[in-house]
Amino acid sequence: MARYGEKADGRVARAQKAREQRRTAVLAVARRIFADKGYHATSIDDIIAAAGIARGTFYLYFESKRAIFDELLDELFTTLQAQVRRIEVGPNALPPVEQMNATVDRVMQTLAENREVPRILLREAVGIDDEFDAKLEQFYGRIEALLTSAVLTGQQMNLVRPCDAGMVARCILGSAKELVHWAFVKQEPDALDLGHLGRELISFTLKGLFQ
Amino acid sequence: MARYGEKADGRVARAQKAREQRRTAVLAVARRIFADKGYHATSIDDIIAAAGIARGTFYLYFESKRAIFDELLDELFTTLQAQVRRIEVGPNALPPVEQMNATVDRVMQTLAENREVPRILLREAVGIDDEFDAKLEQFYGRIEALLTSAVLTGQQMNLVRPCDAGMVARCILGSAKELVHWAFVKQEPDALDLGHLGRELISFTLKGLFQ
Amino acid sequence: MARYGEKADGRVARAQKAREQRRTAVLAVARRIFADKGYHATSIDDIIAAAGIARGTFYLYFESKRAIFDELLDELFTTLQAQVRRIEVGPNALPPVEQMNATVDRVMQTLAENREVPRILLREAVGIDDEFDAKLEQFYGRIEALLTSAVLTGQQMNLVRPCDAGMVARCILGSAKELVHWAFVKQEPDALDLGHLGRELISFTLKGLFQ
Amino acid sequence: MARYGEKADGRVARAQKAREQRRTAVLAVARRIFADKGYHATSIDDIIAAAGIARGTFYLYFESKRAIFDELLDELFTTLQAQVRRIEVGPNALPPVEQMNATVDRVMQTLAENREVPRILLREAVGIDDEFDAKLEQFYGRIEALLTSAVLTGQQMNLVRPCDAGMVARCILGSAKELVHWAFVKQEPDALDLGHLGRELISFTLKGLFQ
DNA sequence: TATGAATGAGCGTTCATTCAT
DNA sequence: CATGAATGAACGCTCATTCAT
Repeated sequence: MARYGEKADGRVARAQKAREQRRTAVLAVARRIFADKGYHATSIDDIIAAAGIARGTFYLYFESKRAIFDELLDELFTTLQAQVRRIEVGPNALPPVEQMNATVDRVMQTLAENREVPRILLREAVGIDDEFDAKLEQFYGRIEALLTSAVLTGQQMNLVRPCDAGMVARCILGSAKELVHWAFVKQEPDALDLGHLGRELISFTLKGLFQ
Repeated sequence: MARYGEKADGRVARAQKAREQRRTAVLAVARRIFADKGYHATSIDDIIAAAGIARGTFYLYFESKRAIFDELLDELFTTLQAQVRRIEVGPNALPPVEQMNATVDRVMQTLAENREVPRILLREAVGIDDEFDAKLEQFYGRIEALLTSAVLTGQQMNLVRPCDAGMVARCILGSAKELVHWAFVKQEPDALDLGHLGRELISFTLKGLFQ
Repeated sequence: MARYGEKADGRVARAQKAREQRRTAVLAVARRIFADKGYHATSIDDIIAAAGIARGTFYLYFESKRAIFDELLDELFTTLQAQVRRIEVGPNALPPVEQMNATVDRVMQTLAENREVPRILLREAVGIDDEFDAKLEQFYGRIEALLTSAVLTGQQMNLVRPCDAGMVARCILGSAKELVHWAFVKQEPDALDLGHLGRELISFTLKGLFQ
Repeated sequence: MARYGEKADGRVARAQKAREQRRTAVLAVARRIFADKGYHATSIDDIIAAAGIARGTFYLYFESKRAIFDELLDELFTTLQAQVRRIEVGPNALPPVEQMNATVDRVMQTLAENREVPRILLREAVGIDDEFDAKLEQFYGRIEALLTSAVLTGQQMNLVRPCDAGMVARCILGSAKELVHWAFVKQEPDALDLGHLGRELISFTLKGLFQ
């Protein structure tokens, strides 16, 4: 009896796993196509053809075209945000600049490994509708808030000059977005010196243009 | 005969002018609606209803929905770019920083007077299709090039620290875009201190974070 | 100038009329098909193919499949109800039984000339959804109310025996519906003695079974 | 061998019984849902969810959605028809009117106990397709035939006035259907005086409107 | 026998574009 | 030149049925 139950559980678990795998596979296909063509130009047909599934099967895994894109966005947000760490201050903490360096490197690495991410976040997800735009702004808003608090901390430590922390946070975020856009959306993937890019971003952020 | 010809010419010219006026009126209406709802959510119906013209008339003036948006974009590019001046150097030129200040003020003023411009450029025109995206990037590319040459000039004058001029130009452009987005797309139009915003942008650009 | 205006008005009026004609034609086609196959089994494709119009043209005239059926129903209700007259009492009025006779004859005549009407009202419009059902019951409810008031009047005139007027009204309505269903839905159109049918309905209604 | 066979038979019989029980359970569930939402609005999903069985299991017991509804209809027909008795004439028989009374009471009682029956028969099963409609008409046709023969018998006994027996049978059937529809489909179940309703139906049927 | 993932035909609707008047 | 009725390709989505496990 116990065995039977175990067996049944095993079957259920295996089915669950297979389901999860298929979902993930469809998501991956959809991510690629959405990154390639954008939300509106991607049809359910495109996705199911590329995923090799039937029309109905798609709706077995996702509620709607909107829903799969939404899920995709959330996934990208999570992936990216996991690479960003709040800057620690304290006796045992690394120097702030090194922490910045590490975060920038991690983010760049992640983007380099998931080239669809910047394309979707900076291009294909923009301007779809008010709800998606709100979602994007929420995401960027979280990063902006992190940056703002870092700037404020820096001011308290007398490292950062007096300035409007929010404005400056937006400038940093904007600089990063523009560089990422240039590096991963405009540029071909080859011959990208991400280290150089990160260093330039940080120098500019810290020192600006002046000598 | 000559008289007749003159008369005809006059008639033609008058017709031409009327045609031009109508075109412009439709363009203005379309700009407002595209800014409001975005490219995909705007239908030809929306435009002709707001413009008070018939469906067929629209196609008399514009080849397609794409075409009118394209023309609109070009117009926005022209409007904006007219506010940006190459920084002059020379004995009679104003100090570079003052020139930057002036350009930033002019651009902000223009955007404030044409609130649809930033909304379209930063949101509604993004990710429509590859061709539009290329067009946008061309525009931003021109600004980037201006900035790059300004940075190089600054370096020659020993005002600007050694850095990758292109990267830094992208950072400046990104900072500006992000602030504009914050100020004109996210924010409500009231109570916007554009002077403060411009000064923060320039300080950050010149001095970065550090004391 | 006046002529020109007249001309333009004439054109508009002509267009309006053409539009009305086409609408009516599509409605007629739809009525036939709905009567034949019922609401659910009728597709927009069926209608546009039979009407010889394009898919989009259909939606130029009708908001949706539901809407055209709804309009059709209203039309049937109006047509039928126009044949039913409240029984008049007074010195100059015809005898009530003759008035009943006249109404029954008019209704039967109308149904005979519009064979789709009973089929739709008694079969194809039943059970589609709650909203349509409510509409149908409203229609029958109006007739029921008319009958109830006629029965009450008859009681006041001492022509009708004491009874629950509402219940009896329902019986009369049910009798009529069943005969109509038999005559126009089950039966082939030929060899239908509508006079006989009407007379039997009225005798039964007035006298019941007993000698 | 015989023993073994018996055992096997027992197992088979038990299985058969279990199968029968499950079928019946699913049918009961389906009856409820069909009565509630109608044929088209009821999905296989609704049924299996309510029955707690898997999708495939449903098709193990029933060939199709049509088939289960068909079976349901047959069941309702059988249930109802069992309550209707041919009116007996003879020295030992009860008076015809009492027999009518008894049948009417039995039918009303059955309907009151199975509220889905009238709802399905009068609403949800109407107009689905030609085959179902034919089936319904066959059922009503049998009742109509019974009534017709009762009327003819009444005429032979000189109880019933001369009339077209078939037409009058239809009137009686229609009256009954309309009252049942009013009582069990339109009305809320509470406060329904079925005795009154039956008496009014019979009085009307026998005496009509006149004093 | 029981399961439920997979299927795909079919549906109602939209909307940019055309063209006869 | 101006009109607006007509077009039809394309879309997202549903759901009864099948079949490998």
